[in-house]
Amino acid sequence: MSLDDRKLDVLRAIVEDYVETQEPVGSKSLVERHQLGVSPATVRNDMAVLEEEGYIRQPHTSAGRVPTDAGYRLFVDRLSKVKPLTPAERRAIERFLIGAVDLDDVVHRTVRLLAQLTRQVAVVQYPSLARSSVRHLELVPISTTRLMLVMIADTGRVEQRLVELPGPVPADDVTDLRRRVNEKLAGQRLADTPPLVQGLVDECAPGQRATMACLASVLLETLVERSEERLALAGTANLTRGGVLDFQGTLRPVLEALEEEVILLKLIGDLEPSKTRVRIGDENQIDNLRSASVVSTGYGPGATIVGGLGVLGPTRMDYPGTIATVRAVARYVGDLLAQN
Amino acid sequence: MSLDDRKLDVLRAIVEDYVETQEPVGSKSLVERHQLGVSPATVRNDMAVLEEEGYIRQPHTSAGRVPTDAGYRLFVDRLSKVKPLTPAERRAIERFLIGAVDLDDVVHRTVRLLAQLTRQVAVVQYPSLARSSVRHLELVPISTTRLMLVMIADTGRVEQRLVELPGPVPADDVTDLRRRVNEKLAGQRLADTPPLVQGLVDECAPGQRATMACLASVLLETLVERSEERLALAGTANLTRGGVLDFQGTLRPVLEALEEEVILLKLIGDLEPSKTRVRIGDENQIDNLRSASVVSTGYGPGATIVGGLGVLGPTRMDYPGTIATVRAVARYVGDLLAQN
DNA sequence: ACTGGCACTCTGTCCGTGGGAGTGCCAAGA
DNA sequence: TCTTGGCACTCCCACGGACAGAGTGCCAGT
Repeated sequence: MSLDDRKLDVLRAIVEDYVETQEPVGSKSLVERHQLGVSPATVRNDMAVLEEEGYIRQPHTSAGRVPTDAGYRLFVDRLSKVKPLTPAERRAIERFLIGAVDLDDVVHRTVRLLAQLTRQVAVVQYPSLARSSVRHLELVPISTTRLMLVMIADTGRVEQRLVELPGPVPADDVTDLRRRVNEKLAGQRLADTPPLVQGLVDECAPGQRATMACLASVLLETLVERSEERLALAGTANLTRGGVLDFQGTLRPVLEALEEEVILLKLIGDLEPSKTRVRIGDENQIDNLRSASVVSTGYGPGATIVGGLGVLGPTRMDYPGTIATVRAVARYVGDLLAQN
Repeated sequence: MSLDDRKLDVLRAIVEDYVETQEPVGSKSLVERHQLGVSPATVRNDMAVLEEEGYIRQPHTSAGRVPTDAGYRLFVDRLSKVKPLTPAERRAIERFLIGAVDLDDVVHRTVRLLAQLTRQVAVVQYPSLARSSVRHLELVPISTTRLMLVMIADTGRVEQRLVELPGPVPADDVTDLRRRVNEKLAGQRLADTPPLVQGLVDECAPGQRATMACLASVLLETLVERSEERLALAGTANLTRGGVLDFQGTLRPVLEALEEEVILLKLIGDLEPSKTRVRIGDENQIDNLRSASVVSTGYGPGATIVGGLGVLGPTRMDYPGTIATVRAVARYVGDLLAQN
């Protein structure tokens, strides 16, 4: 039990000062800025212990101390209290989200809002198809041998695919196919559809079977299996705040990582509980993002979760504020989705 | 007639060397690297004239010369010949674009492809609604008082809007509305629809008129008037190539500009002829992009143009290569769209 | 257990210097 | 008239030493 309360206070003070000033913090300025009730020398002793335990480090001898990833982790877990949003912020959120005309619009507004409020990079995942149910499937003839398959999900997502048919199909047959596909699939979770789709093909009259098989394969291959996740990103310009001091000199690796959807999904994914998740530095397991932290959470109507959203910034970031904002935005978006 | 052929050769050589080395180029290294057939002193005299005319400048006394925006302009207009793509590049384009499952996919693949080939920031505009025709309008009941209006355009774009109805509408009425809306609007250019939509409302039986009016207002307001342009962006990491030397120190303003859809649309918009457009530095009229150039062109099936695409990089960029790539990609995308 | 004092270390900055690259100009040659 | 070699000049930049400032670790005293 090497860490008594005062040492934790010192750590908290170091994190807070460093986040604010962006400069290694020394014992003297610490006691000046915080009411620790002890002298710099005492603080120095505490610092030595904190360093030994791996919570802070010196960039070089005779410089101040900087929190390590472990230091931030301890700070987030035990030392910080969530900072409530200001009424102004709450109003900003509401105002921003009202007036969205469709899902795309909701997602875009949300991601911009998040970026603006946190002054960091924001990521919003579209409602995941894997967590959606089919609301309606529409078949639109494009030519005699082509159909546009439009799937509308209960989450508001709409996906369309072009289906090449083996041969011409009369309009009546399309109507029939549409009816049968909807009877079978509407209301079903996308993940549960494969056996049902197979059933549809099997039950088909021989004359329509080839057509239905085409439809089925497009449906399964491009919507269910390769169930595509979509993302929106905003606020990359915020990476340049605080000079190039964060991110050890180059934005390069960070910008590269942000271009990889797979990486982003990993970052804001893993949406089990409705808990907000904080990944600090190395914790996010991605080399390019060694000096970045990610705050993410799931969102969805009511208690269900249909997608994730989050924020990425330097490890040196305002965790309490960011966590509060991410949570609040997620809740507002969830409410918005619940209305539809 | 102050510029004879040799002076133009000198300018060309300066641009080529500077683009390659990123360093001010001096008279001595110029004659070494190019067969100009004259001595450094002569080149110096030519340089003095070129500088006086505003095509090159010295960062400071006794440094080499750097092209000005005007210099690049002259280079692009008169001194460079389009660099044909390598077979490898052509193959890369084809391979990349084959297998796209829907319009979103086409656009995303295209923008990544462009970014990768040019090693710069790529922007692709979705086919503009304003230039599209209605292929089909679908009405999907969500609840008794809500419809999802889905518009499928001939360009492949699919837009959906939620319509709040004044009161419950029976399924038969929906079918009827759907039929009448499609009869009237299918095949029409979106820009031509307003009077037709008004006609639809007027012709409506009183019982359905309120519903149709709702539909009409959503259609007009969110699809026609506010005819929304969409964009995809990729390759921002490429901004960091060549150090922070381009973009005078900070990526900040550039990243900020890239977040503004309005700005991006201006950059790659103005799609009159099928000509490739090059905007150099100040020419793009945007303060944040003083040191950036944009190469853009329109694309579309056959000779028609439905949207724009382009590339943004430092003014010091490989214009011939970039122009060739942008053109080639645009043509391939157009062909791809023509197939659908 | 805390504190004041002290010597030590390291960084960042300022400044002066020298080498190098490149220019402009001039007088001579084609 | 255009081109060329020569030459003096300017300016940047990299290098290196000196210095002030900040911060530490340690120790002895309370």
